[in-house]
Amino acid sequence: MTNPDMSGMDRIGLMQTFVRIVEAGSLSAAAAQLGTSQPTVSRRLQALERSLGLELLQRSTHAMKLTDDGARCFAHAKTLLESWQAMTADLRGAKDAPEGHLRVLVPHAFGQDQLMAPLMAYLRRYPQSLSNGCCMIGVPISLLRASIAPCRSARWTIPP
Amino acid sequence: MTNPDMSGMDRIGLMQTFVRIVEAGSLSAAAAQLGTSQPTVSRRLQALERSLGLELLQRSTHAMKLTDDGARCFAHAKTLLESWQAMTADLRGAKDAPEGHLRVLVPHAFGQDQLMAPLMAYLRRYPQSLSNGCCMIGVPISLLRASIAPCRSARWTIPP
DNA sequence: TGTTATTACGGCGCCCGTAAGGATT
DNA sequence: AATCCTTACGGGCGCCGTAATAACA
Repeated sequence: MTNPDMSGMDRIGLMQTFVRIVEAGSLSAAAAQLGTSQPTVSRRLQALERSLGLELLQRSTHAMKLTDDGARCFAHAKTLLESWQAMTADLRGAKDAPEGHLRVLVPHAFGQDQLMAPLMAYLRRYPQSLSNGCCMIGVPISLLRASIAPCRSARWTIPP
Repeated sequence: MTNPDMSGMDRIGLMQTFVRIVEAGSLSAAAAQLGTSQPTVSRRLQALERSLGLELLQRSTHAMKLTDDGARCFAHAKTLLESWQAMTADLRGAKDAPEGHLRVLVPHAFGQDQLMAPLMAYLRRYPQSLSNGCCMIGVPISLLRASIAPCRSARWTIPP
């Protein structure tokens, strides 16, 4: 009952958490997406702010706004995490986990029953898919298309 | 009696250690430069290898050679640490710690008394100067020059 | 024999999850 | 009332330094 492989919390994990917070829009949403608790996310954010010596985002009880420093930090964090993922991707080769976009073409009602289960299984199998950001785009049924591709501001959780 | 600001060992610290090992040429040299013990460096390297799932460098008792994977990892690590330092440099601004080379021109005997104390104070104040590598170059007294600039394979410690 | 890397061991500290508290809508 | 963030509190896991072991020059 610990960490779904962030493999020991650290500065990289802290920034991963920070990015998730910003993209999720709230600490609790980030906690849900990360499969951890709200206090943990709060503490990680505090730790990052403390280690950098500046305030990243001003948070009142029902709002959240990126500081100027926070915005710069976010940009840096994105590039740095990108470097990290490039590194692991190169070192582990493609032998480990699939990579790139996953596009699915399926009727709407079919998707409800037949798509969601394998999709959830897939995301449970490769949770890092979510760290790139993951969303589902609904398209008019005439096109019969559901698309899964990287984007921002998505809120996904993987039910147990 | 713990960590001269690597601020909680983590994946970034692991890679810093790895880079230092490669550049220093041996685990014990890296340990000396990092101001830590040989077992610590050994364990960190093992941890990094374990976390990546591959062997980074083959080490027998009196030799050391980068694996093919290790070479790729080293390159990636350099760029990633560069990104990290760019980030902290940008976020902390120039308000916090000075940056760049520090060159000092003093008579030799003068340096013994008047230079070392402020230098030690300086390094104690900004320990991260050491993480870029730090060495002192002795120059013939006719030139009356002592130089402090980044270089490799230096062994510095900051006495308490 | 001196230098190198690794394992053994006790201890301190960090991080986590649950639970309780405060604030705002 | 409901939701969100923070602090308090034990507990476990990880990392560290010292010391001991093993291999090579």
